[in-house]
Amino acid sequence: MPKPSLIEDNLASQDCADCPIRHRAVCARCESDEMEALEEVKYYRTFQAGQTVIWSGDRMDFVASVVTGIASLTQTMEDGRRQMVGLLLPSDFIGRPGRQTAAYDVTAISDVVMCCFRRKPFEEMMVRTPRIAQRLLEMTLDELDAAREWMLLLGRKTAREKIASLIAIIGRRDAELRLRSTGNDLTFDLPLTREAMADYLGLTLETVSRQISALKRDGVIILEGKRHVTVPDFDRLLEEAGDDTDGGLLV
Amino acid sequence: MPKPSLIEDNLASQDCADCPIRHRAVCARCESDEMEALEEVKYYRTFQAGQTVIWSGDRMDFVASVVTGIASLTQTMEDGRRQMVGLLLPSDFIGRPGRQTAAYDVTAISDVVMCCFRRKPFEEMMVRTPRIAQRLLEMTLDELDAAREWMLLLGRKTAREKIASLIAIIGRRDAELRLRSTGNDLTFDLPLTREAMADYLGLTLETVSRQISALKRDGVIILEGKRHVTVPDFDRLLEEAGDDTDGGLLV
DNA sequence: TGTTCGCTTTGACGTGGATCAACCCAATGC
DNA sequence: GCATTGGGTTGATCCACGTCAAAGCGAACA
Repeated sequence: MPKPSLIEDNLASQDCADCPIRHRAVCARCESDEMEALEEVKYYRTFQAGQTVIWSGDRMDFVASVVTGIASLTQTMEDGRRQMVGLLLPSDFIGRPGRQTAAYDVTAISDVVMCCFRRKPFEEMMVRTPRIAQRLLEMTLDELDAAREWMLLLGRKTAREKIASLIAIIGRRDAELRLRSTGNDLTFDLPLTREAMADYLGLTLETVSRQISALKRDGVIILEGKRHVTVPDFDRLLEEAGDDTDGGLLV
Repeated sequence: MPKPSLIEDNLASQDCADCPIRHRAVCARCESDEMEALEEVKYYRTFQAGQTVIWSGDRMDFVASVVTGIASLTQTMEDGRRQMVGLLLPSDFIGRPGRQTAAYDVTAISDVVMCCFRRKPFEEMMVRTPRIAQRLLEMTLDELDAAREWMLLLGRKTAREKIASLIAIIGRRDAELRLRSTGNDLTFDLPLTREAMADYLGLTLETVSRQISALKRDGVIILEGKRHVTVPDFDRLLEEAGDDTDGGLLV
């Protein structure tokens, strides 16, 4: 291969300096205009808020990553109890090389743009280009860490701590994406409905609502409308979240 | 490299037919006797039940996999609340290439033998030998799936369902390891104390004890002593666990 | 201006699991 | 034999969160 193909280039490279999304792998703005030629292998799909991307058990012959918007992975029990098991933010990967059916329901929470690769060529490419497997391994390990943090939250935290944790997580991700300096005064939108938060946290939506009201009443957060949050003191929020804050660094 | 080194051979190969542990990567019985020469890179360590393998935050300059025994990954909050976030059974991997401090406490639950590789040479090898990254990716994705199943358990299942799920998981793993046919009558030992089960399930040990008693009273399991379990009807157990059992296959 | 529709909030009440405390039991040591 | 120790069980009580029900509120639309 004299010149790496566009896909390889997109997925193998680490960072993209001139756009707010960290990995070129998933950065739409880094595209050249050779795109159309690759329509067969790489393509974009958009989903509206609330739309289901794929159902658990469905055949899935692509892998993808989120370009913009937010999507969720959820598991559902027969009687309807639901638990979110993954929150897909821009740059997150979805689909598993080597598996052809989806293991979870994937739902667009906001409007979502996804960058998809057909699975077969993607897998072939993985064999040819070792950096991709390594990059994917890195991303998967990050996800595993996040899942384990999440398990602590689900298993041991109180409702109040869960809410505080979620707000902290979203605030942090938001700050990262915007490359804002992590000052002590954050302001951002909650991209989730109360119900989605409940699914995330293993609570009911009523409890979510009550605890948000409580945090507001206690001055931990300031709410404008139902979605817009200002955090006057991030350390205070982390304290409420029960997080280990050895100088702000999570070990 | 004319001949692959022993490490590569051990880690790159897929299955080992003639031993009960699935991956040669971690199978002590597959060793040749060239072992000593590699003492610097690959070595074995044993831990007694209850012994701490490594503390969260400690420097960790090896990666390892479990050969025999059971260990746990746990996270602890400042006030002492504890949540198990990983259960390491034979063939499971521990440590993260590219990270030099442990993110979780690792504790031996039973006596454990680990097969360790010094991190630096291991990482170099990963670059040289693409199959290893691919193999590791596969294993990490499996772990991620397990973590997500676990999240459903922590977030949405009742105490009784949690216990039933745990017994099912252990029973299944046990059956796999022994290559027994998965008949409908399993018998095995619970390798965990009530406290460790509580840490796994996000419960207190009292609740664990009560629910085990309840399952016993209701004939879902039969207990001999405190540890030895017989499951007269595995499907019944799965039902109690709230698991989706479309013909026994988990999607 | 009113009407409907989603989402959210708030209240009243019940309950599953935590907490606190006692006790059991088998293994170990003297 | 007796004491000790560590895991396990069981009971009584409490409270955080789920459940059920009603009402609030902004957006879209007529």
